Amino acid sequence: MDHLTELAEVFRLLGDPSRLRVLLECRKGPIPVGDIARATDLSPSLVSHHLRLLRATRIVSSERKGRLVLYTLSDHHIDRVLADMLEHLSEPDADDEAR
Amino acid sequence: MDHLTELAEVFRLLGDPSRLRVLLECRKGPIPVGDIARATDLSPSLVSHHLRLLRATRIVSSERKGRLVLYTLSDHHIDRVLADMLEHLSEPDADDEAR
DNA sequence: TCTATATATGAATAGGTGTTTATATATTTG
DNA sequence: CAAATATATAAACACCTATTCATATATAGA
Repeated sequence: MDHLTELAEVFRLLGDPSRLRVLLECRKGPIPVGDIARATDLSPSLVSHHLRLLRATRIVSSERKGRLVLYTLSDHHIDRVLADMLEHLSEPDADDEAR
Repeated sequence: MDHLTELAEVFRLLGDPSRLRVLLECRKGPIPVGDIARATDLSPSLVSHHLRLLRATRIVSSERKGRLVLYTLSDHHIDRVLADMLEHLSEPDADDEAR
């Protein structure tokens, strides 16, 4: 898998609304699956599915604490990326020509 | 469309290898569709399809110059995002536990 | 051990999407 | 105008993926 494909893969994972919401919850610090499910109003099963994908790419990491498994955003670059993109969205329009 | 859905939409567009390659070519400055097709080894038709999606989200912008239509990366945030992600990929591994 | 709680996993499916092929439109040149 | 080049668009299809549902595994407490 070359770098470009890998890069696309990471973006693809961020490209689903539900999964992105899960990820944004992980930003808030080590948080159990159930809390994410409640906060995002997604089923624990679905949250778990998404977390598995996110962990496989090391976007999040996990640690068990008793019955709970706590998830955290494990990459500070992702944090910067999310901030940049949110800033991107708040910018004014600039219509393009040449249609 | 709320902000989160919009954010996911942008990431989704970056999440395809071909489309990402098209986008990376657009980084190099105003570049015609044909040049992108040649550089990426994708059909002009496919490149055009991808560019349409990228332009719809204002990730790229276009200007006609004679027979050519030149495309450019229209958002400097995307530039930073791409740089961050590339840096992300070059980092060493850090295995996770709690499987 | 039995129960309850938390998380993970597998299968099935409905809807989405990248790609190709064919065709259309725009612009320049002869 | 006609021909050539560049780009765009529409339809069709094969593949993928998010979601649900059912079930399994893990941990804690009684």
